[in-house]
Order: sequence, then structure tokens, then C-alpha cells
Amino acid sequence: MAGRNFYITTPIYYVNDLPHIGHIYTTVVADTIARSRRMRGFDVRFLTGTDEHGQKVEQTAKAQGIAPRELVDRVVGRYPPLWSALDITHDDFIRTTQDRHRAGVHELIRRLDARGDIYKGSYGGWYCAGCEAYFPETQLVDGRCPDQGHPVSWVEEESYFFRLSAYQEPLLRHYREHPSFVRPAARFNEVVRFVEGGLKDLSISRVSLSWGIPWPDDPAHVVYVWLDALTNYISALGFGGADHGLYEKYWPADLHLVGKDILRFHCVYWPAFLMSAGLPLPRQVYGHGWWLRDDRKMSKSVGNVVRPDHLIEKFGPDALRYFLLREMTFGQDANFSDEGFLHRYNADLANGLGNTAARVLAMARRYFSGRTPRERCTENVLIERSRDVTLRYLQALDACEFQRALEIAWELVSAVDGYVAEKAPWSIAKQEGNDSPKLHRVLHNGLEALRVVAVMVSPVMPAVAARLLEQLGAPAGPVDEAALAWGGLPLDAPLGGDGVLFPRADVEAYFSEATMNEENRTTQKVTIPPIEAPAPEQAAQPAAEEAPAQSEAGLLSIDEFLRAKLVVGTVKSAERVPKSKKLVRLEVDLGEAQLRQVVAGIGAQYAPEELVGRQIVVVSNLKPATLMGVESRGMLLAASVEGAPFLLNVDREVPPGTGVK
RNA sequence: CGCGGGGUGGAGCAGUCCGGUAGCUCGUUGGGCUCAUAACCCAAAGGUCGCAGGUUCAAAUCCUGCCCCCGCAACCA
Repeated sequence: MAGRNFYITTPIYYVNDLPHIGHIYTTVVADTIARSRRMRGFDVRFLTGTDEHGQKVEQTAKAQGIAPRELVDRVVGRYPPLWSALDITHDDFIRTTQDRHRAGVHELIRRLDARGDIYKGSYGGWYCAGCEAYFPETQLVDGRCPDQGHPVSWVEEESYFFRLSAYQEPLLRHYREHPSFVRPAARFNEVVRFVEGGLKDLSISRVSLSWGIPWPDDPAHVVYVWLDALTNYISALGFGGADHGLYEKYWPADLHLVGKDILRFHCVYWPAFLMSAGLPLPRQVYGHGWWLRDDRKMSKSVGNVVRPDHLIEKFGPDALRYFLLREMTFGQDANFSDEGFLHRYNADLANGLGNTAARVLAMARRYFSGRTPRERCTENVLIERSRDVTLRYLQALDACEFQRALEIAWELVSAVDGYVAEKAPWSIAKQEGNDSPKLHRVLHNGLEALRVVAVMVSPVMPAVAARLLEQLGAPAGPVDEAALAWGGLPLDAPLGGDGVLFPRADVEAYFSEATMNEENRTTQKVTIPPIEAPAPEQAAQPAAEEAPAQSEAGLLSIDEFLRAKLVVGTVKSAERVPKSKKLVRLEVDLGEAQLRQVVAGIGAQYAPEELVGRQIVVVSNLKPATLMGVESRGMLLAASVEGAPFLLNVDREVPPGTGVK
């Protein structure tokens, strides 16, 4: 039954970070799509998992004195409870450390090799012996390793390469022939442009680390993390294993859902690998946007990563799921804030759906002794409205326009409110009594419309939808598309339990509480113990780059401290470094024969003019560094509030060169 | 010429691909209801859709140029 299967994937998440809003978002979106496809009769396969190999994991494990395997097991353990709390309905959870995955990777490599697309060459990089790590040229700081400032040397190591360059034209042709291969459209153009810019062959093995999948028949090499990671989409289906029934059934994937930061890997490397291996390409890759915090990208170093555990606790998983899908225009970036969440929660869920359900249900309970109405009518505004809404709702949903889909669904909620206000069932009851056929019909329409809303909302808020259906006295069990049609509510049947769907949130109380208890804020500034240590962004993020910061065991001696020569200097001149965003070049009088040139990243907060004449504190014996081509021979001291500097100065003027201790 | 995103009533955002009365939530003002979670309903005020050109019968939407903001990269020594 071709076309009725639907295979959807999230990226596999890198395990050196706790799951945060980015992981949660991608997974919730995938789950919503999976649920809506199931509702529409598709045979859905939904895959998620974790990416567990690579340098960062190896280093972190080493630093903690445990085996990598132990480290990844501990971090991966965080996922199942979270996905379960959020009602995620994935069919499989793949880990790249599993045997089945290794088999898939080996099989893929065999195929690339058979095609003649793999050759042995050498891969060059800057190696820091102190950190035992390679750094890309761009990460070097003043020609030294970015972590500890150790010297680095250019080292070439043997590596297997993939002939990516041979796939430039085939990829471009594929893009041309499949304009919906990458969504949204803006991202599609980005990818095409990147490939048009030329492709270099890709190094796909490393000899410098051991925590990875060994290269087939050459165990000195380990498979490059991206080749390793991307293969999960087929290895999870049994590709390369004895039983590839799932592979036959579900591949190619209908949708790879990814964050925009890893689009290139999914739209360039992955399809090239597949072409080489003679395998079909996924039908679509969707690059969604990021959740920002105060318009800035979330990062651990800034301390603004959102971990909404307490929101789940306080408001339930469905409220969070709703917020994520309703607040973000799918594909674009959006801001995350507690204020925004509470606002949506109260406006849409408490005052909207929750209150509307409560008012209609309360009347049915009162007037009909807890049973559904005995009469229905075939012609009224709500029926028409419902038809129109469900039609547009399905269109929006199929187009992955979740925001619009929910907005449309809420039109029906609001229509019920308007309808109830207009028909004023309470007056009918007063005038004609509880047996009034009109009263029955009016409330039936209200309840039935709410039932339709519950069905529409079910892919997004499964638990709430089930609860509402139960309260309405509607048939339980899995909902399908047919349930969207008007008329599913049985007559004269018992209503389910009562209870408020979404208790209104007291915003003031929330914030005073949150202030009392920092742990509860979505933005966690607490440092998480090394095991769950930093990762820059969401989604599968193979190692390679920065190593985690090591905590030095604490206290330094007075001697060590005195090695830093701190002196007071008077700023003689200041100017912006051309083309830089915030660098200022200062000439400072340190009481030496010559003025000292110091470059400082304070241009965003201080205008050069206001600096001249000021006395500042400078570390005078710091190794020189070159920033934007300008040499800096010292560092000025400033307090730093979320990255914004506040200069230190002396209480009263002192001679330039005065020591500080 | 580094790559990309954005500039729409007081706030936050849709709409821009596929031109045709500028929409939503919140806020404000006035009225209504009393079934409901201090909720809900109706009405009103409020926008030169960053700026300037162009295409068109018609431009928030297409084309050209410019300005500002924000990510990434780079530069917090």
C-alpha cells in the first residue's frame, strides 16, 4: 500500500547535554505530525534516538574518570522519562552505540566503497598535545589552542575520504527535480547556494580518537561522527542487519525533521551518501527555527538555556506542547519566555478552550442531570462553522502550519462562546424548563462543536483531548479523521467526570514564586555537573569542536595570584577597530616608556570618546594576542553582566603604572 | 561586497512563495450577559505594512537601491 506509510524522524540528540527546549520542540513537533498522520490513516513509523560517539564524549568521560559507555548510559537515561512525560509516541529509540547501528554503518560504508567513492588520504589539523585534540584553524586563538592556550602543531593524519565533490551536480539536479526536498523555501535556496559554491571531499574517518564505530577492516580508524550519526535513519530500520523488513517497508523517510543548524548535513552529505550507496533519498527535510531567549540564541555559556521541566509540572505536558506549536511560526525563530507561556496559557487554554468547555458542560450537567442532550438539529451555524473549520484545519496541518491549524481550531471554540451567548440557554431553561427541546438542541450543538475541537486538538494535546472527550460523553478510544465529522456525540448518554481542564494561572503568584525559587525558572543559570555538561545548541551535534571546560580544583596561592601583574593605566586614546563590532583599540599609559596598545571588546557599551582620560585596571603581563589583525598587549578589567562589561576604575587618580593587588 | 533572519496599530505576532477590502492575541474605551475558570459576547478607537524609486488597473506581497535590528562566522586577552 504505497503512500500510506509514513516514516518520520527527529535528529538523534548528542548526549553531552541534558534535554532542553530545543530537543523537546523538535520531538513534540515530530510527535504531533506522527499523531496527525495516524489519525488520517497512515501507517506511521516515528524514530528518535541519541548520538553517542565522538571526541567530546570521550573527553568528558575521561575527565570524569569513567568509561564513555558509562557516561552515555547515564545521560541517555534522561530521555525516556521525559519523552514519556510528554506523551511522545515514537516507535523506536536508536542509540548509535547499538550493534544494529554499527551493522548499518558498516554496510553503508561497504556500499560507498564498492561504488569507488572512498579513498585513503590525509587529513590535516592543528593538534594540541596538551589537550590531545584537534582544532579547526578557525578556532585557534592567537595560534594556540582555545582551551588552555597550549601550543599547537600542524599534524596530518591518515583518513578515509568520501568523494563528495562528485555529487555536486547530482545533488543540484535532485534539488531542481524535487523543489520540496528542503523546507521551508528559504532554507531550500540556502542549501542550493551552498552546493553551487562547490563541494570538497569529506574526511570520514579519524585515527585520533577511539570512541566511535571502528572502520571496517581497519580498526585504527573510527568512523567520522556525521557519517555515523546520519546512518541512524536506516540502521534503525534494520539496514545492514539480518531482518530488513522495516527498511523495505518504510524507507525512504517521508520527513526528516531537523533544526536549521544541521540542515546542511541532512540536505547535502546525507543524500550524497545515499546516492553513492544506491539507496533512495528521503522525501523531505524540514529545517525548523530556534527558540530564542530575549532575541538571543540560547547557549549554556550565556546561561539562558530553557529547561521547562517546571512548566510541565505546573501546567501539564499538553500545555507546553500547545505553546510550542502555537507560538512558533513553523520554520521561523521565536522567543521563549515565561511571560509568553503564561499569556498563551491563560488566553487560549484557560479562558478559551477550558472555560468554554466548563460553561457548556456545567449547563448540561445541571439541566440534564449529567447526561448529554436528547435532541439534535441538522441545521445551524455551528454545523456550518465546524465544516469550514475542520476543512481548513486539515489543510493547515498537512502543510505543517501548526500555528495556523490551531488558530483555525480556536475559531470554533470562539464560535461556541458566541453561539452560547446568543442563544442564552440559561434563559431558555428558565422560561421553558429543562425538558425544552430547544434547550437540548442548543446545548447539543455546543457540546458537539467541543467534541470536534477535541478531535482537532488531539495530535497536539492528546491527554487533554481524551479528557475532554470523556467529559463530553463522547466515545473514547483512538480518534480518526471520521471523528471530525459533525454528529459523533451520542444522545442521552452519561457525561464523564467533571474537573477543570486548565486552571487559570495566577501570573503574579507565579513570578513571585519563581523569584523565590531560582531552580524553578525556565532559564537555569545553575551549572549542571560535568556529566551533563555544556553543549551549544539543540539537535544532533557531533563532537569535533570545543572540549568541555574542565574545573580546576579551586584555590590559587598568593604567589600564583601575584604572577598576574595588575596595574592602573590612563587611557590616552581610543578608537574602534575598523569593521569590528565591539572591539576598541586603546593606547594606555602604564607609566612605561611607551604607551601600551590594548584591544578590548567593550565597544558595544562604551564610546571611544568617553574612555579617553579614564583610569583603568590592566593585566600588563598577559601574552599578546591579535584580534582582528590588531595586536593587544594586555587586558583591561571589567565586571561582566551577561557579557556586558562594566569597567573597573580607581577611587581617586593615581600615577599611571601603579600596581594593583 | 562573508552567510542568513527580521523591520506590519501601544505590546507580541500572522499574512509576503501564488499581488486584489491589512488579520490575530493582549492592552485601551463604551455597552451587554450572569451559564462559565475575575470568564464570555457585541461595538469602537488605533496602522503612510522601515525608506525611496519601479512594474501593474491594483503592491505589505513582485523588481531595484538604501537605512536600521538580530543570529552565525569573526573580535569579549
